[in-house]
Amino acid sequence: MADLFPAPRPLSQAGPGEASSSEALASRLVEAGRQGRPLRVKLGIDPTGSDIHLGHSILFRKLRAFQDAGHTAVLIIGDFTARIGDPTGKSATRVQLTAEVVAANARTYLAQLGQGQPKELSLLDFETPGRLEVRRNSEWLAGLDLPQTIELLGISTVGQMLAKEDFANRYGSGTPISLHEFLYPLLQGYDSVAIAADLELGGTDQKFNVAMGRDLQRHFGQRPQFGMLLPILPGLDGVLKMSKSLGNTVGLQEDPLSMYSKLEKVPDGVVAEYLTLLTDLDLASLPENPRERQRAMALEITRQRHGAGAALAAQADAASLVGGAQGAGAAAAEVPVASLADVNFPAKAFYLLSAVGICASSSEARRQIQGGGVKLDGDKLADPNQEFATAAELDGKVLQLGKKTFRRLVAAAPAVPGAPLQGAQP
RNA sequence: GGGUCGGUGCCCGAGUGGUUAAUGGGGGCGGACUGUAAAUCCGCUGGCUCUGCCUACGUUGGUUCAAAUCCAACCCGGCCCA
Repeated sequence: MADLFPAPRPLSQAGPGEASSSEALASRLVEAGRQGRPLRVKLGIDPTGSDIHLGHSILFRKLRAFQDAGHTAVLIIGDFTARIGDPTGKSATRVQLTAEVVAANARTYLAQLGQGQPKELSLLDFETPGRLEVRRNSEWLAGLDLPQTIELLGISTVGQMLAKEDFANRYGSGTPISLHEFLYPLLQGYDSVAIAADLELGGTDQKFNVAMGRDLQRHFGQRPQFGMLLPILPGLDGVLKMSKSLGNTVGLQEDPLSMYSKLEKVPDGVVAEYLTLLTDLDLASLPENPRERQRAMALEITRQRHGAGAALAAQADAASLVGGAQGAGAAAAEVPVASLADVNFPAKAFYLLSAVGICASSSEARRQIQGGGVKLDGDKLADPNQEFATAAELDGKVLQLGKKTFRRLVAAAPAVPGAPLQGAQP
């Protein structure tokens, strides 16, 4: 049982309501075992974006551990709450999403978690009967009427809401807070009531929300859930938390090369955290050299998602990409093709770059050429006004921007129009 | 509803009548360098087949030879009062 909780952060002094402690959790586990009743472990996720990233996977790994121990994971797709937006960690009101967008996101989430795959390969166990319930909170939230909503609102106070750090900061700094944002903690707390949760998993930033769930359960005559708050994964920058909106994420569904090369360059300071939170590797058994540690970490995490073969291939590709940047080597076949069909000749160099889509605008192209960042078949282009008379003289040549961006020019229309580059921006 | 302050480029934030797409920071892109696509240093950062021409400082009008800068109305937000 100890293995289940390598780093539990039990809810303590959680504002309103009593605290839960790890002893109390342990006793409830024992009690559940005696009764032969699995615990209902809640994890809520709002389908606000289309990607699940490594930061989320800490929670899912823990949820999976509960499944493997015989408990019931209750995964709540916050299709209703997503439309409000969790104010946690936000400095501004979220844009409200439409029902269609939320529904589409929800579908991709389940696929990313491994729905339909054997449990050995998936993040959650979708196979074993009784180990997983997937619920959408619109089931019970969409039908709330005004009297019920008012009852919910009566359970908390403005003071309690403003005690929440994010609200306090925004209120203090004069950033607007819409009233509906106060509803978010209450609604997601009501989820705990609706599914009769014994335990809720969340990041440490979810303390307020988890505590709110306890209050609501008590109000509705249920035994309050325990909160297990797990560490927040730092993002690729090594400072801020991993978050889609900060652009410092690694998505679970990213291709092996992209995943490996992002992980390989995280700051040394967070490598140990990644190893601890995302892998089962033993820190002591790893090499001392920080560079090798990074590589081992990147390899292992890539392996978890894509298998050992793909991970090793990604490692090799990453090395060759950095090393021989000429494109003539290993990655030559992967260079995206750009058609010259829509380019009007004669074409000046800066116009060519924008017409082919390698630069966002012709002005940017001009600057890049002047900055010395553009090469044609390995030769640096010096003059943005250099003119090319016909498509034929460019056919088959490779245009390069910086170290990472390549386009093979083709006179005829290509079969695949400009696929995004490896390492391109999200 | 009243009073008051404010809305500037991807983001934050200077600028309060006049050479110039508009200080600075962040982010991004490029260059050099390196154990890494890290760190550091340097350059660039509105658009246009561009030696010039467009479009820009919440919106729409107005004053002026000239406005992001002055005036009016409107929209949006903060604070105080109700």
